[in-house]
Amino acid sequence: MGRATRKIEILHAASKIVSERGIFNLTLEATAIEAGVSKGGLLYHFPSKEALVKGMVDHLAENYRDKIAASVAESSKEKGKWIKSYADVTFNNPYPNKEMHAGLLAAKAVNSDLLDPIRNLYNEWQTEIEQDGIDPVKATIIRLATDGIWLSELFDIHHLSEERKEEVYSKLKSWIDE
Amino acid sequence: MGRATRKIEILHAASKIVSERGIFNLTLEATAIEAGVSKGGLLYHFPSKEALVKGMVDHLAENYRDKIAASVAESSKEKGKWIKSYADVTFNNPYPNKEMHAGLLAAKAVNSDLLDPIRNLYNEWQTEIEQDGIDPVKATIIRLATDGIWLSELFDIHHLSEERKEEVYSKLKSWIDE
DNA sequence: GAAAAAAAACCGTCCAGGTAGTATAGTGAA
DNA sequence: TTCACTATACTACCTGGACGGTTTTTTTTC
Repeated sequence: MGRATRKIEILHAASKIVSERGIFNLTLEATAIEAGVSKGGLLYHFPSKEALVKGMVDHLAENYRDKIAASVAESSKEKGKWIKSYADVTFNNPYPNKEMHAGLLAAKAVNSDLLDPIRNLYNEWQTEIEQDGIDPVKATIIRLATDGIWLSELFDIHHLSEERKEEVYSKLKSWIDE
Repeated sequence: MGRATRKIEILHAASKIVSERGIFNLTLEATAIEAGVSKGGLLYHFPSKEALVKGMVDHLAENYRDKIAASVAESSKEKGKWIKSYADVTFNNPYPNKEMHAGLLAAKAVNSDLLDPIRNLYNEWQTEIEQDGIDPVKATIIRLATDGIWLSELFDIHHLSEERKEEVYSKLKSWIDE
């Protein structure tokens, strides 16, 4: 195992526990076991539980930022690059979203301040989205609708049928180009 | 204090703790103190922590259902009653939303199955919204956008300016009537 | 390039503090 | 008499974090 890898394995283990067993089962020992590391080893990398959760959030914020940035860079659009990328990445990536959910829930439970990197992300994106060549109100609505899908996945509240989801996705995309 | 009142006071106290101090501080003792009840008294009404959280969710689901139903009943619209009511209630009621946030987070942390009443609510609403006389895809997008506002409030992720929020709200409403 | 030293990456146990839930004895009101 | 509590004590358990090692890797020295 490479150097940086171990820390990230631990973060994945922590996310997995939150996703599958809930926040109350995110204990240092459980995380250590899930990651195949001793408790002491875990505490070497993350000297406290808060540090562990901070690690989760920082890591996923970085990932998410990269993903969106890559999508923007790839885009050949003139208008609506950012909102298009935001919608694409969020609609079509169930897996990283799971880690996102785990990170958010953990941070909210442990210490809301840990969410700051996410807040920064959203502030950046909202700025870009509003200056992206399309009506900012419409762009904001597209973002909000995308976030709405997210909310229902986070709590497993209401799953739209794949078909309806696709229709929603298409309609939102059509608004970007009209 | 009347009979039913005490239970509800306890539920409010629990929500308050979750909102202000986070899930990890929702202990039986803290809830009892916040509600001005002894621990024994609390356990008389809710024999376990899970029962307490179940109480929170059930109570808020009932409340939310009533609120939406009342708004629908009041409405003189022919088309889009449900989506209009859903958007109105959710946009304009910061306070019950706080209880909703607390209940959802607590249930998600303690036992996801406790969210079932909320799932039922959303299933009902989605059915009504899709049969409410306006394009179901558009109606769904309005619901999702409303939920998006919700998500950002839940995590304090990104607060739209009041102005932009108002513009979004107006545009969503205009879509209902067009 | 081998040995020695130092730093990094761990291991595993212990403990103080906190928590859910039980138990129990009693109180006042309807 | 029952309901809706109060007040307190107690248990059994779990958890974060401290701590003192040990092993592995890297760097330095000869």
